[in-house]
Amino acid sequence: MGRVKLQIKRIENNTNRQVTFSKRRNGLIKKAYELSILCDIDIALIMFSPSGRLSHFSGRRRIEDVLARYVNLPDNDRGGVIQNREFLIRTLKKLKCENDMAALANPTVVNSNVEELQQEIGRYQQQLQLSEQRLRFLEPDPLGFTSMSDLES
Amino acid sequence: MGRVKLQIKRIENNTNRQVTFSKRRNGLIKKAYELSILCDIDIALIMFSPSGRLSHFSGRRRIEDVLARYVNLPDNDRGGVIQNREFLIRTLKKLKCENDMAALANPTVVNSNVEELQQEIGRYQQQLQLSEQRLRFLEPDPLGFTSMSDLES
DNA sequence: CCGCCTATGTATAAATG
DNA sequence: TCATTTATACATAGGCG
Repeated sequence: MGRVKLQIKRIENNTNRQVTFSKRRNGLIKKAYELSILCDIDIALIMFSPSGRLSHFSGRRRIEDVLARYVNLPDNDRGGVIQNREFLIRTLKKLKCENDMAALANPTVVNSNVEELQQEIGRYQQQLQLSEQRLRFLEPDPLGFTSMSDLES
Repeated sequence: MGRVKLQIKRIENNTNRQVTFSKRRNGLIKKAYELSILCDIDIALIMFSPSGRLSHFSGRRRIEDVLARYVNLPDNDRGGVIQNREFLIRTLKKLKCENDMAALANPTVVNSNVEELQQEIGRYQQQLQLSEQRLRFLEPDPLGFTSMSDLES
């Protein structure tokens, strides 16, 4: 969102990183609040700012109660990395159509841990979105009905 | 967002509430992921669906580690006393230990996750190559306009 | 349940004050 | 710095299969 499309990678400029954190943290907390009300659920959100300060949110229950509910789950329900993996796979499957050449210039696919793969997938996602736009420009539908709304994700 | 402006109050229809949860949960996790990368921070997000099932996300660090960082804060930094703090700390230590031992004793679990992700990315790269051919055909590139950086600015 | 579509509302990157 | 504005990207409600 915003004037330009932002690549999902670390913002190197310290000021910009802090500014972006403040804005997005508020957005994230608002979303978490809305979800907790709309769907009437327990939620806990913990963040440490770039400077190390804590931000957190929880809905109807105290955050420590939600954490306790989490740690009290049977191990197989909690599932460790499994759920993150499923989210990543879901995201990957959604990105099924088009691509961009620049990704080919970056053949680093031998990452050996999930976190690096996660970042890798994030970059692929950005590249795919750009590529989808390009291909839609280059391959307009036969009836010329391509509009701005078609270009949005 | 969407066709109609939604009041922030509990969705009474069970089906709609579950559908909205699924959609917004994915959006929230995506935002949390982006924030963790862009701002290079620790983040932990725990949700229980309307039916009581767990969803969670954490960025570069395991969720247990982020929770441990949280419960280890001095009380005044956290903004209140956690009543069952000792219990949480004990349980988190147990969790961490179990996870570490499980990873050591059974690396196949993690490795299979990584391999599945790498397979996804491999298929994805094949699509990239096909896409590259399409783009070369459609876009003769007389001005060297094929790099990602050209499109991002 | 799951994914897709599209109109519409929302979040936010940069610019500006 | 920090609030406000603006243009743009993104998320999602409702509908369909």
